[in-house]
Amino acid sequence: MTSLRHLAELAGVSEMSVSRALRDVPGVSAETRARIKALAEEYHFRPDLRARGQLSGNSRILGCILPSITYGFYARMLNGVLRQAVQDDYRVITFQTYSDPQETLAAIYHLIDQRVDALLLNSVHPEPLSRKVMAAMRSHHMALVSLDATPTALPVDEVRLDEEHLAESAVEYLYELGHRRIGFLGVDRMLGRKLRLAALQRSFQHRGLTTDYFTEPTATSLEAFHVPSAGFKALLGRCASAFLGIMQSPVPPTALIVSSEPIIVHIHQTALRHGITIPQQLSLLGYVDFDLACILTPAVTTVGLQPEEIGRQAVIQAITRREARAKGEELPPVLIKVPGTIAVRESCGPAPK
Amino acid sequence: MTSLRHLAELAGVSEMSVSRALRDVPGVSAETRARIKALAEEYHFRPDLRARGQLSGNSRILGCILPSITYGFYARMLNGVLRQAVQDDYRVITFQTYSDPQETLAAIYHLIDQRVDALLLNSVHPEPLSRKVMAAMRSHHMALVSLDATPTALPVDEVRLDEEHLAESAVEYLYELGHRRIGFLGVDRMLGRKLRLAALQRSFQHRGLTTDYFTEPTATSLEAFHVPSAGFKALLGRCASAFLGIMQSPVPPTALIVSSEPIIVHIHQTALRHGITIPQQLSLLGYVDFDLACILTPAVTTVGLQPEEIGRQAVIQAITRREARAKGEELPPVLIKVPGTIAVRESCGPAPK
DNA sequence: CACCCTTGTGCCATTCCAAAT
DNA sequence: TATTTGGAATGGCACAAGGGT
Repeated sequence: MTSLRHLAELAGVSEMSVSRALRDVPGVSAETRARIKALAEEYHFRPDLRARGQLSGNSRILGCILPSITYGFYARMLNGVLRQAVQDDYRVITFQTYSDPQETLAAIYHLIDQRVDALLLNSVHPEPLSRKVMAAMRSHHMALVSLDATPTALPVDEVRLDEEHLAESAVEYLYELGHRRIGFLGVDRMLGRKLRLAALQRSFQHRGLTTDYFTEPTATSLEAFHVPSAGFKALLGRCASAFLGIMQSPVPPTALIVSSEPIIVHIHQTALRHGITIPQQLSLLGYVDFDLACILTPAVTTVGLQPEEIGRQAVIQAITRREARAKGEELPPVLIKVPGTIAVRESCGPAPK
Repeated sequence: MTSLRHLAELAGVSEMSVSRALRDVPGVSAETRARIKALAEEYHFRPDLRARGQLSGNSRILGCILPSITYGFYARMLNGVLRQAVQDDYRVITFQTYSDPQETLAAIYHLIDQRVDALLLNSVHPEPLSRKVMAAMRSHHMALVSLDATPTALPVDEVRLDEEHLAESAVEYLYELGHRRIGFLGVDRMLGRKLRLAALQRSFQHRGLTTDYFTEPTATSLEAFHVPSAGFKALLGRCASAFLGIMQSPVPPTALIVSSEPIIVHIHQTALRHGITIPQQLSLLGYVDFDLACILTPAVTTVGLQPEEIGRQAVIQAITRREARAKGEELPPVLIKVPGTIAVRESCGPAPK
């Protein structure tokens, strides 16, 4: 209700004077300024960022589209986004898409309509972001950063894990512990799966390790990625079966790399239930870091990256890109690979003889 | 870049006609409309919601302030908020405060400056929201909903757990299973702790049960609520000690109610490590629902509410309040108690003889 | 010539009212 | 008279000029 105009009338000066007084820019006498400030305080005046944004051309809002914020990995990614955004004085509008391309599209248009300065996009579905939407975003000067290997029709700034480094760290760590039969348990529908698999295979092969213990249960539908769903439970069941299958083979692996939070937890618990001791009998290595890793007993060693870092870097890149464009500079798309670090806990040990 | 004005020039008509054509309101010839729509499509025109909002007085944005979005409970709450908001065509700006009153205040002013229609506030710190901020919000027609017992200087709409119902469900469930010595493990700094404790005590007392097995380890600082922090680990250690202390008493409880996600997981794992069998020797009842409850082995029975429901109800109430105010109606503050339901899994069984 | 302050203009879309066909 | 179309004012703010002392 209280606007510049209103305040100006109360103070008996023009809107401009009020504006200047409150922004602490010169051009108002100290006395007038004090009077205006007192009035602003009294009437709880706050400048309208929307109006300001219309003039400046920036809303100082970022859009962030994620598959699901209750999934630990994405929650932490969003955490990184939020922290960095606050630090740089940006607000964040978040959307969940549940991996639905329709939802993604709707969310993007909502964000365009709000004139957000940039969009951080993490969409799990394999359909790349269409040229048309990208053109729409571009024509509204919206920067786009692809998170975690989200496919796009045209090249854009991208922040993702350093899969090569991740694979090397993981395999090297287990190799040094003496492991020669190492398994990998992933999910076939995972985004960035090809990248990850290729990196792992390379790391295995140049050490002469077999990839026979790789297994990827099928996620029958995207529903399988909602943690409390029936499809998810079925997926877990399939993972447990695959796991037990490998462990009951004549020459079972001595170490296993597992790539997704809830699956790690489930395998961890399944192993314990079936009397497979960790790490004596089997070294379990989480291929992503997660909060509960240190709470489980034995605590799970991970080579995960901090997902926060992806979010943080993405915000920085988005802002950089946006500001460069405002100056008319157009640099080629950037690929930022976030390295992972090993968090040694209790679930990996030397290979049994 | 492409605005109504721009489009109007291109089409050789007035801004008005463009506005009407695109909103599908009558007053434009079919031919003109088609021409304008084609142009809008071609130039990726999208109306600016900020400008629209200035006129209508609503931004169709909600603010949501939470302690931490990586904490499962709040993540799920935000999930509920986001789902309901999307359904009602609202966007959500989220802030994390890490329970810091300063951050909360800053976030609120940011949200006022964005002219969000309503604020959903969940702040863990015990200092109530000051009258001054509340007045500022009010003077900007911003609705406020307090989530989960967040204290405020003046009464406002509030959505929180139905602690009385929750306590009754939990105690009744265990009582029916034959348990007479039931423990409770909480954290002393928790918000809404008084409410919860009182409700539990009442449920215990009218069944003649002792509350001797209640214990509340101290969270030395708010840092203890960040899951991966050192303070948090120390808190976990204190919980485990308290737990083992109770279990080693001459007459240990046969059932234990535990009230926070990571602590439940830790107690679950600690019990297993110390050879305390669940549910044979000890029935473990989670006092909050969480995603991993079904993944742990044995799976954890919970009486938790779905935190999503708090978020969902809060959005509905916020919008209701906002719309009522727009009509000049001012109803007294509402208290919505969200009931919890028992999710029976494997961690509770009949009391041992 | 400083300094204070006001006027006019623009951003983007909408509502209400007037004018053309 | 009905239908289409245009103008002016609105909302909230800020920037570029210009009028006063």
